[in-house]
Amino acid sequence: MGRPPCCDKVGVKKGPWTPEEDIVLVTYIQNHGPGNWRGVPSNTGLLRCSKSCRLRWTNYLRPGIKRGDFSDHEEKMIVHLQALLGNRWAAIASYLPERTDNDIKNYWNTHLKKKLRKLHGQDGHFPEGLSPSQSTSKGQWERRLQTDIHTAKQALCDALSLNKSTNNLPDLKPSNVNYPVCPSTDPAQSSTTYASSTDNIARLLQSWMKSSPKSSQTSSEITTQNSFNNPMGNLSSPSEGTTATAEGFDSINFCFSSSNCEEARKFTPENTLFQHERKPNLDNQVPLTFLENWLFDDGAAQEEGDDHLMMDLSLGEDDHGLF
DNA sequence: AACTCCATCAACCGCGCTGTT
DNA sequence: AAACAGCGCGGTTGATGGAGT
Repeated sequence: MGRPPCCDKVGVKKGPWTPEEDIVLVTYIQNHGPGNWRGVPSNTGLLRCSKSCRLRWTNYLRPGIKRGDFSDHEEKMIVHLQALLGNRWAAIASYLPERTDNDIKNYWNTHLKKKLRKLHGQDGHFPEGLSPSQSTSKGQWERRLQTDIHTAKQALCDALSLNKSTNNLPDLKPSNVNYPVCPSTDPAQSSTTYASSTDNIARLLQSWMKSSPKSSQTSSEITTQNSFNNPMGNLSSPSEGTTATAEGFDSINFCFSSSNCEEARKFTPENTLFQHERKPNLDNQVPLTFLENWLFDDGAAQEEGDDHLMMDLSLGEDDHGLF
């Protein structure tokens, strides 16, 4: 007696999302907030299962997501955190502002794994302290424990810094990856919410139009006077002169027009309702050592009780040539 | 130019956890 | 306490585009 499927397979659409679907989803979340995914397909008419909707939102449409090239800094962080936490991508993602766990996971599998393998031998063996060998010396429960400590630490930091929310210190804690966004009843908030999401939609529209001009004409009529030559991941606001005239695009058409795009730009994620969802932007400002110290702090605390537990958390000498 | 191989990444699948009834 | 529903996570797959032959 197996678990019933999360959604009946009949009539459920699979495969890549179209801009129309994205817009429907974003519009819905704008009005109702993320959550209650079960009800999203029925309430929006999307022929997608709830999981697909959630995934699409969290990995792609959610405001504040950075896509594209990973910086050296981010690479180091990933390698480091992977060694520390193992393949707990969600936990790793909580330390990397604006990156999704899926993105990090993909990047690890396609780039970093190879890079490390190259450095540490063709057999794919990693040195002590670097994953995947870490799993042999450090159990899953131990890594979980570490993350729990992080969480506790975060809670403590939160509690202690409630009155210092405006300070300039980097937020050296795992960002909250939950999306405690309440349904907005404030029209002003709604508009800002929307604007923050349209950056993502604009980006995907660009890549979509580049990659599949045929489908863009069959399902909708999208015109643009701009050259959409931005590579995916190169964040840009909706381009001037861009219009989306498909049914369903109408509701957000204002945001793709030139005048409103300026407005949209004002709605930085920090100003939006979705700011809760946005990971703190610390990748640019926070020196790695700062964060490392914080990480090691945890490690050191645990090491007191277990010497081999936190064996080699710093990047090995070999890794210095990695980046 | 045509074909094959490979790399990348968005999306899917299945399982486990947690909250609710 | 048990059953159920919903969500989150990690592993895997498949479509796509680019590089190589």
